[in-house]
Amino acid sequence: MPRRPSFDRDELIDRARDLFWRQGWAGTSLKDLEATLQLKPGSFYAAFGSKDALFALTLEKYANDGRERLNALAAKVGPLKALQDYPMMLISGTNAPTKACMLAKTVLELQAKNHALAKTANALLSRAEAQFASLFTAAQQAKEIDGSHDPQALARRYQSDLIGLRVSAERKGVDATGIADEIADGLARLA
Amino acid sequence: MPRRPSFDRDELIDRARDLFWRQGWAGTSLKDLEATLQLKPGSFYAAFGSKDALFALTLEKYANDGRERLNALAAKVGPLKALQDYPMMLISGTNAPTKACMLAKTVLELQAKNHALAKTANALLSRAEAQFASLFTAAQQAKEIDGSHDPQALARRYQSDLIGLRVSAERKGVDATGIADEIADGLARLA
DNA sequence: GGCTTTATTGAGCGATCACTCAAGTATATA
DNA sequence: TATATACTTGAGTGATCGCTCAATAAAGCC
Repeated sequence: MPRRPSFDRDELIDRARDLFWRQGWAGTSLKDLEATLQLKPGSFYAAFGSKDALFALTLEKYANDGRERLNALAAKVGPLKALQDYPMMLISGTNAPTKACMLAKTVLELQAKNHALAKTANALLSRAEAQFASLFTAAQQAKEIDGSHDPQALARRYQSDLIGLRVSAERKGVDATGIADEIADGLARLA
Repeated sequence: MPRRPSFDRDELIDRARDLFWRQGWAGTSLKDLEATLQLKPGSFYAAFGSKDALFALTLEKYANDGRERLNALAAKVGPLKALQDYPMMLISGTNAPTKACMLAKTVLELQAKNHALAKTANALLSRAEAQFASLFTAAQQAKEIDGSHDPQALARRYQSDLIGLRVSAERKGVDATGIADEIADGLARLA
C-alpha cells in the first residue's frame, strides 16, 4: 500500500557528506542541503530527522570509507607499504571535496561548544588511531619494522602527521607532496 | 572637547582573540562579543567596524604574539633549541584558550567559502613558515644541523608537524606531549 | 477503480543573525 | 560654566537560521 521514496538514501548521504566535509557544520545551512539533495524541508526531516542526525550519518560514512580504503591497501601491498602510501593517497585524490580530514575539522569547529558531534568525531579518530596501531603491529610481525617501537606511540604520531599533512594540503600555495614523501621516508627508517 | 573611550582597546582585542580562537568565526556571535567585551552594539561598531574587521585584528595579534615568542626563545637558547622547545611550549601553556592553531582553524573553517579572512590566515601561516625557515638557516650557520638540508623543506615539514601536534593536543583523551618529544628528537637527528 | 498509506510540497513558525541609528550622556576645551 | 564633541545606549532593522505541519500527490493492495 505504501508509497516509496523517490531517492536513493545512501547517495543522498554521500552528497551531504561532501557538502559538510567542505563547508563544515555551521557553514552548511539547510538551504544548502535542500539544494544539493533536491529535497524540500518536509522530505528532509522525514528522511533524516535533523541536520545534526544527518551530519552524524555522514561522519560515520566518512570514517568507514577511510578505514576500508586503508584496509584494502594493506591487503594488497602489506601493512608497512600501506602506511607509507596512504598519506599521498589522501592528498592526491581529485574527487575528494577537500584535502583536510573531516573528523579533525569537526573536532576543531565543535569541541569548544561541547557539541555531541565533536565527541563522535573524536571517537572515530580514536578508532582510526587503533587501526593504524594494528597495522604497525602487523608490520612488526612481518619483520618490516623493528619490534622495539611501541605501536601505540607510532600510531599516535602517524595520525598527528596525517592531520598536519592534510591541513597543509588544504592550504593554497602549499605543495604538500613533499611532506607526504617525508612521512613515508620516516616510516622506512623504522626497519 | 571630545569624550574618551572608557575601555582599553588593546585589551578588548585580546579578549576577542581568545573568544574567536576558541569558538571560531561562525561559532562566535555578536551577542558573545558584546558580553565578553562589555560593549553595546553601537559601541562595538564604533570601535571596530564589523565582526570581520575585529577578527582580522585578532588574527594579526595572534600571529605577532607567536612570532615574538619564538624569536624571544631563539634569542635565549639559540635557533635549534628554540625549534625543539617550541612544540612543547605550544601545547603546555595553561592560559591559552585552546591548543589548536587559530590560523589553521580559520583556514579550515572559511577557505571553502573563499572568505577574505581565510586568505589572511593563510598569508600569516606563510609568514610563520618563513620564520621557521630562517631559524633553520641560522641553525645551519651555527653548525647545529647539517647544511645539506633545504631550510624551506624543513620549515614546511615543521609547520605541518606543529599543526598536527596542536590538533592532537586539542582532542580529549590524547596525550600529545609524546608527539612533541618526537618532533624535538627528529630535529636532533638533523645534526 | 476504490482505499489506505506514505511521500512530497511549500508557506511560514519563532529565534537568532550581523548590524543601524537616533537619542541621551559624559568630558575636555574655551 | 557653557558648549562642542565625542562616546554610550538599546530598541529595532531585514535577513536567515533550523524546523513544523496541514494539504496534496502518488503508489500498492483489494
